[in-house]
Amino acid sequence: MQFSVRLPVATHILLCIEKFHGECKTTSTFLAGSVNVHPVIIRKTLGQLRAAGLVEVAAGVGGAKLTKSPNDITLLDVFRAVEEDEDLFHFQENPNPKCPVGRNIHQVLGTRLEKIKQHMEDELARITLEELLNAVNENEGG
Amino acid sequence: MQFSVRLPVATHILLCIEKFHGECKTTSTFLAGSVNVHPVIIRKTLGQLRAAGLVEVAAGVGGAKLTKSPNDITLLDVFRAVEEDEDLFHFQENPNPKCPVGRNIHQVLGTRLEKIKQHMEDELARITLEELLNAVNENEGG
DNA sequence: AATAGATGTAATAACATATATTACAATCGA
DNA sequence: TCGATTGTAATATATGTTATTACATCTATT
Repeated sequence: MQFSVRLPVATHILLCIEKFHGECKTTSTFLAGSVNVHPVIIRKTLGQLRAAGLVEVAAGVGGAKLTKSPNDITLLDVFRAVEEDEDLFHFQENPNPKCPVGRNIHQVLGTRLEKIKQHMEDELARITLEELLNAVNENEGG
Repeated sequence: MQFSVRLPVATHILLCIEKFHGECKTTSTFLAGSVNVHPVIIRKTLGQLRAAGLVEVAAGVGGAKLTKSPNDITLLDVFRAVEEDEDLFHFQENPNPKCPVGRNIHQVLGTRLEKIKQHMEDELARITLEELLNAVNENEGG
């Protein structure tokens, strides 16, 4: 089990939008060429990022740009833009209420797993787009 | 996206095995009645827990028991028993190597996400079966 | 040794989710 | 108006999860 490709793809998109800002128009086809997915996937993802207030997309003429500084966009913003807000683990729906374990498992295990998800989100919140962009630029010898 | 029901189900199974130890034989049918899944799911999960060295299952006569103290079994043990060891997030296979973002995204984002998974596992490792069993017993007024 | 109750495992079905792709109406600058 | 683009629906394909049936195998007990 692993999370879908959506967070990495959305992050890739945002990094490209910023990296190529001013240089070329970041259309869905252009972005699809870098990420290597179908342009429609890019457009859907851009739609989610737009709904989350992270980007503006120019209808008709095309191209996208960030609505905030890369320093103000975190991986948690991206995560929430493209993933449902749900428990980290799926729980069995109807454990037996006549069993002492069955009637307590969800509360006992669930609260602990919720904390772990919370911590995961805290860590995502500490990684900014700017940090990632700097890391890319450093790898490029910049 | 969320992890499958397997960790919660496997944990439920282990808790029942320990809770009912000495009281009754914890067969796949008995456990299925508490968890509320098909007995074959229980047998498959017990097979994974057995392969991980966490339980012994009596062939023929039936019933399962823990091979270690509940204090020595952590949620990380259970997690590893029932989930593949893979990245937390799925990465797009072939980003464009001609793009500065495409040729660096996996390394830059991947290393950071790996750390997050590592921390998640560290937290799972801190939760023991004993802690969960105590919490269940406390909820029962015990 | 025969039996009854269990396990281990394969095969299949039903369902959900993810990704790719086609199609096309709507949008907007030139 | 034209051409490039977006937004979105519809569909297809693949994969993963859970439920279920079936059955060979195992073992304590009679």
